[in-house]
Amino acid sequence: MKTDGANTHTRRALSELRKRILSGELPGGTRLLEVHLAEQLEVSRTPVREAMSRLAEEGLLERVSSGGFAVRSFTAADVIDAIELRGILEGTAARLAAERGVPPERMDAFFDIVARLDSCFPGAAGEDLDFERYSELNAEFHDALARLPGSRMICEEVGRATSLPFASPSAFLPDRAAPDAFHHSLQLAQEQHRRVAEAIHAREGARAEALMREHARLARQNLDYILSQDRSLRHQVPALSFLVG
Amino acid sequence: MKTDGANTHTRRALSELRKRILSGELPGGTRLLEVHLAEQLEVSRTPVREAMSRLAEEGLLERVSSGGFAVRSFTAADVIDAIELRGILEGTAARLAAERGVPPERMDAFFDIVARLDSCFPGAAGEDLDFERYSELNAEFHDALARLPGSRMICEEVGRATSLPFASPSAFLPDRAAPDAFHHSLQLAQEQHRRVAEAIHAREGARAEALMREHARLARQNLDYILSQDRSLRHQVPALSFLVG
DNA sequence: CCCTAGAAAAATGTATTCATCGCGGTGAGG
DNA sequence: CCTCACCGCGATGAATACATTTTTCTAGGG
Repeated sequence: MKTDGANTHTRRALSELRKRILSGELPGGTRLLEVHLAEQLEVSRTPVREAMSRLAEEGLLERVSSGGFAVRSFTAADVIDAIELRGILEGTAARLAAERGVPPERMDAFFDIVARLDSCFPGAAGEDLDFERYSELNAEFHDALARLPGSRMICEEVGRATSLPFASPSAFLPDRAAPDAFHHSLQLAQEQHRRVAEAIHAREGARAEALMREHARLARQNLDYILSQDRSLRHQVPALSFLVG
Repeated sequence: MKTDGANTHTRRALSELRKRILSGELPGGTRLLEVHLAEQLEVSRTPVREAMSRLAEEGLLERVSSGGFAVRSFTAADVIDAIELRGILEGTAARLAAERGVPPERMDAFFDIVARLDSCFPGAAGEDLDFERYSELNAEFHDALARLPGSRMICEEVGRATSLPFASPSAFLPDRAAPDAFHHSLQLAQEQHRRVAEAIHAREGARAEALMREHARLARQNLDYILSQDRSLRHQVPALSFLVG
């Protein structure tokens, strides 16, 4: 059978399954049956198996003891702990970068990301805030931070901690529907970005670590807000739509 | 074809491959060829694939971009960072347990492990130190600590950080060949065990965290000692025999 | 009425075969 | 002599048939 375009059957199955899990179409706890999925996706069991195996690596599926896979289910407490863990690990990345030192070029590149983030905010002219660009640069900032210590183990560990959708640094950017809190929250976040970069540059490890831990708390704050609202709201947030409860 | 005994072919392939990787028989960077391994293990490619997939989850293999797997290679710096990460995460487990509180029964059980560790040391009667038992209880202590906060995410993250052989809490227990340093090192470790339990009980989160971070440094100290010795020594240490360099 | 043992159904585990992709060697042309 | 295209080999990707295990349903006995 021909593999359509650049994508193998495994890749198609992978993204299709991921989509169904994240959308909540496959709720937590659902046992995934190879035959059934193979029929639905119109491929054989082999690529389905391969895709499920990779989703288990991602943390979206769990292996069932008797064989096969089930959709992992996450509670609100799991989301909170995942955010806490991200703060811990990004804090560690920041501290190690400070303690071990960062080559000037890489430090410059890091400051540059902060500067570009600054430029997303409205200036005296009163333009709009460029939310799309902020979001992208925010992801870039967190990615660059993980690489700053120049350690493969750190980078991978931070990567894993941020791989689940609700643990991603961009998961709970503040809600644009509430302009005031929204703007304030983003400015606070950016202030923390700047201070972390400064702290790393000044080799202030403990400060850099504490700042990144607190930075993650912003995500938790936004999460708490969303959870306190009507349940319908949390189904509009992609990272939460597949939560149990 | 019949599956021999209680083990499936996948399981056999899994442990056989793991053995070959850890023993250094398959050095880091080696590309694993399905056909070749299937012949050697006298099974078909299917269970070999499955086994490789699981070893990738364990972190012993990495997926090659063009498809297939290669043995992951670790440098001394990777080992150091892995130990550091274990300290960070176990420290977090200790801090969270302290901050969130631990039910009395579980706290009692935790103290009991510490007490049993105490009983491994020679008393006034001057018996021998029970190294085997200490080693087992040490593993039990670290496992129990990871569960203390009652958080699945924390427990799993600590589990991953300790899953690589050289990151395990039992990886670099001091060398029995050097009795003095050996005994001193173990007593210091046990003192830290005791203090961590106390700190958690007293809800002293920061202290508990700092103690566990320092506790992991004992492993690094023993690692440094081993690495400073003749190269032949590090091939006697199972957790290091498959390192590059 | 419940519990258990056994058989049937359905799921995963495994082998085999074919298809497709990537890479390296080789030869012709510039 | 260098470059590029093509071919062939060897690898993984995928499909399918078969084996084994797990689960479930049912019938029988306590």
